[in-house]
Amino acid sequence: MSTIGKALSLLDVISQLGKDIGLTDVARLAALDKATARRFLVELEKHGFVEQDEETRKYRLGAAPVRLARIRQERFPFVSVAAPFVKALADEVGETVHLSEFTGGRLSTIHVEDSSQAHRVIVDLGTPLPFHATASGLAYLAFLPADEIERALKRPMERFSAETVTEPEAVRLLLKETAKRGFSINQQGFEMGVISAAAPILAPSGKPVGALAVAAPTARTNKTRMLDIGQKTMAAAASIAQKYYGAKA
Amino acid sequence: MSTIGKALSLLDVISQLGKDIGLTDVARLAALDKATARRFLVELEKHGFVEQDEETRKYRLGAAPVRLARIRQERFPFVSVAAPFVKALADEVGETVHLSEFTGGRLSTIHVEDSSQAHRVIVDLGTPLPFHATASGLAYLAFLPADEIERALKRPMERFSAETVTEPEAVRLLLKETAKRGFSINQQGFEMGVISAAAPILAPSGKPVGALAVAAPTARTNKTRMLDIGQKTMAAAASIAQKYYGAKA
DNA sequence: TCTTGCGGTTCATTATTTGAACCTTTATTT
DNA sequence: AAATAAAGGTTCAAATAATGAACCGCAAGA
Repeated sequence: MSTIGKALSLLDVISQLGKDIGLTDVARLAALDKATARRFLVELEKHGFVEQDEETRKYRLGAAPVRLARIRQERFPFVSVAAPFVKALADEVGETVHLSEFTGGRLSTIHVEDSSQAHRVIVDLGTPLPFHATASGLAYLAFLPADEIERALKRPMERFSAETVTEPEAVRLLLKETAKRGFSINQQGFEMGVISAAAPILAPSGKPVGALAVAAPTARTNKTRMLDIGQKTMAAAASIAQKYYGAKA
Repeated sequence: MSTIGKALSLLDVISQLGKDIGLTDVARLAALDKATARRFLVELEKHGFVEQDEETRKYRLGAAPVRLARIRQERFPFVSVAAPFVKALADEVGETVHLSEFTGGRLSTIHVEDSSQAHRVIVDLGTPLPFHATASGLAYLAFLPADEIERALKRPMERFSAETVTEPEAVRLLLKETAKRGFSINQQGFEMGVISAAAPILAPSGKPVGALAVAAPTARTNKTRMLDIGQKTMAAAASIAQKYYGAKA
């Protein structure tokens, strides 16, 4: 891998941590030599992507991405366009709703609207959503061209819970259902006790760019309710796409 | 410079452009060989920091920074804490207000609240604010330790307009005034026809982390009004710091 | 049809990255 | 308070990755 790739992966490691981390630990997590990790961190810090706590000497994500994100959202206001729909859906179904976007080969959560209920599903910002084990991932995959689906299915599938579907053939079946129905349902495949429904956000070309998902505690749902939630999610996803792409023409 | 530094500088070039750019052009702007630029772009794209338009083959800023920015702001909600104060100040003085943060060796605008008036100053997101030629820069510099001020004054000072102050001694004087008064005033030093007042956002340690600035057309202001605006800016900056740092203790 | 300019690629040369070992500082244990 | 451990940070010869002049193929324009 190129130096740049390694440095950006290091940045990913730091970003997915949620708290400050020391040099030795981050080097180990990113599978880099300590000296190498240090050099990378210094470079990243120079550009503001990482910052070091003056007191603890630990490293954390810097402020540079905030500036870049502002610029990006000025031209592609995906989150700000979607936010009201996410909120409306969360209010309507009373569960946690999250929006993800495909970037850098991964599907990542970029916005969350928490359920108002006390017992709710917590979704972390930043953690990548595995394609085979989340409703969002399935919704995204299902609307990809067949060859890209096959390529994705060839990659090893990690097990996240007792219920994770890791057989390519089984995933293929889920994808077929999803494509037919318009939204996906994932039952505790990522985390036990959580059931989700998700629909893709589709560009005018038909290519998926992200997914909208509702995550609910299993205790509060049954098949019928999930199908209803799925329908609503699908409608909201379509509205987001229409608003986002419609306004640009 | 390290490969990483060069790649991040390339990203900077792309971010400050505001529109898509071709390979040859971006290579020239970033002072890189075309082959090198391409390799960097491919790496950056793999991680989502850059994306290539499928149709035009041109490159633009990707969506990865949006994800990172969300994570950063979860822990350090600088913009969201400051936004209401920025808005309030903009409403109060009726001019464009912008908030900047020091990152990666530069002061960059991360939030803007436009004036409601038809004739208003336009502030671009992302363009770095030169320390010697903007009110924000002066406000930031003025509250730095003496040795850091001197280091900053040793760097060459670019001229941006006929009124830009480029003499170290003259800048030193402006900084003294700023430190004494608590806010800076910059008269057309960056752009003709624009006068600004800015106050630093100070961390509890007394170290500046950014600046809050009001930019107004010269046609609409006089010395008295700017002093009044400066006072209000200073008060708003102090409120932001208090809210931001106060809530974390 | 010919030319120009662009995106993209190649491969021998060159310069940078790498990491084991080392030093330094800080925190913990004895 | 001395000893120990553990972390941050640095060095320099060896290893590896980055570099760029020249190249290809394609599309737009003359």
